[in-house]
Amino acid sequence: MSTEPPMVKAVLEVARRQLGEVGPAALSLRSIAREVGVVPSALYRYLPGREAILTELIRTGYDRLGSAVEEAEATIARQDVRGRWIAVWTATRAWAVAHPHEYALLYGTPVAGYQAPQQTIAPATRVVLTLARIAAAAPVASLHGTANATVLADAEAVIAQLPALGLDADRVGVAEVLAVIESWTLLFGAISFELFGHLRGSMNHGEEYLEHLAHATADRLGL
Amino acid sequence: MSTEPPMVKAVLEVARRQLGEVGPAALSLRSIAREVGVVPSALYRYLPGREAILTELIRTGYDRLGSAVEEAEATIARQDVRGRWIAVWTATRAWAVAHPHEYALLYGTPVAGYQAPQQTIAPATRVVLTLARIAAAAPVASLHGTANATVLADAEAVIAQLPALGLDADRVGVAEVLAVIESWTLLFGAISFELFGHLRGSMNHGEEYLEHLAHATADRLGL
DNA sequence: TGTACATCAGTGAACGCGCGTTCACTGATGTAC
DNA sequence: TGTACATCAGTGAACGCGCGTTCACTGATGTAC
Repeated sequence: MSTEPPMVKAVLEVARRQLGEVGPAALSLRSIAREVGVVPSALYRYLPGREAILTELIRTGYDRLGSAVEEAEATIARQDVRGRWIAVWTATRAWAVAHPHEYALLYGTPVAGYQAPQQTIAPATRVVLTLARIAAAAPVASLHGTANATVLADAEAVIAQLPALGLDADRVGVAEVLAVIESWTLLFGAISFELFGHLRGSMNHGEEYLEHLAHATADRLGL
Repeated sequence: MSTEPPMVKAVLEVARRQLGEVGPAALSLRSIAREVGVVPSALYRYLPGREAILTELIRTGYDRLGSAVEEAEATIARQDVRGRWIAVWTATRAWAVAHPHEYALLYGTPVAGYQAPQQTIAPATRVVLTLARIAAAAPVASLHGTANATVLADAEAVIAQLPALGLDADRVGVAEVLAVIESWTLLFGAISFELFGHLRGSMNHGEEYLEHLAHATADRLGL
């Protein structure tokens, strides 16, 4: 990413543009080459094949979403914890609505036969980590959890990972972790439901509905 | 569905089987014909084309999921409202895990250029209606909602539709509707997150995590 | 300042593939008289 | 019981298409002496 040759940059830009028109499955190396103005085989000088293009689109996609969300969150006054929480929800949906195919690439059906490589994992956690950071900054609410042992163990394991991710875990308990992950799941569940058409006929106003959910979860977390 | 010619049934069976192997985008009419043991053009006697096969798979998919969930829910004693709620959650996930590609066809990225036809709408509501029926059967909990006006209006519109769907709406208020739709969104959000790999590294035990969410939402609804 | 050579970006043709859909047809099965 | 005809399921060839990837190549640019 840092020092990509201009040709690679151009290819990825065009690929992302075309992704916005046709969806991941139909994204074709030949069509990208055509728009870049080059013969298909020329791309092999810069990328090992079609799959590498998808990998790069996924990685940079998570990063673009993560940046958009972090930037939106950063504009809210630090002490306005609830406002920051709402901002993450709103910004995530706004990015998804603005880039529906890119969103689908990240959070829709995985591309067939495609296994997410290691390098895409870290960028993929940026949104949930932002949520976690906000929850951790809030005055401790007395969350009552009734999780089963397996879930508790998973939550404990998550807490153990937090310091390595740059998050102070002192004030974080399993109840907080579970609440944040549940909120995160609901956030992307609601966006996917809206974008994929499942709320048509019930919650027809996606933006307002997502705001409602943001407030409802903030209430529950005591933000 | 009721009186389909055997050839159509065979085609759909094979199509569903192949869907389980390759995913919706790669599902091919030629390959279906091959397995059915017939030349590709023969299928045109029974179906107008590839798109019609997808439509049928979607419609019957919603029905298969709906039936599985309703059957599981029906085995629980009527007065065990919480048990029925949990059963819906568990059965939905079980079906999704058992038929991941079919699930992805219904709840993953919509097939490119494919518009869900009218006939798929009713079957698609079976799971959420089951949830709604359970919530409506429960003793009224005092849910406190703080939704904005637009969301309230959408919720009211949903309530107005309920009688036509065979659901007694007398005891149902906006707070209940919003709670059910939120639960429904969370249910499918969690399943999609699990199946599409987003919970890897945090909630590694999908079954237990989903049970936890089922209980958490049941708590919130006062079931 | 000029020549010989190496590097390297991009070309062009070809590979083998599978796809959805069309169309005129064959040949078996069923019906009418 | 036998013949003439209609129905209909499925065939086979062809259409035009775009795909990912390979490979030997050209021709411009840069480097060394």
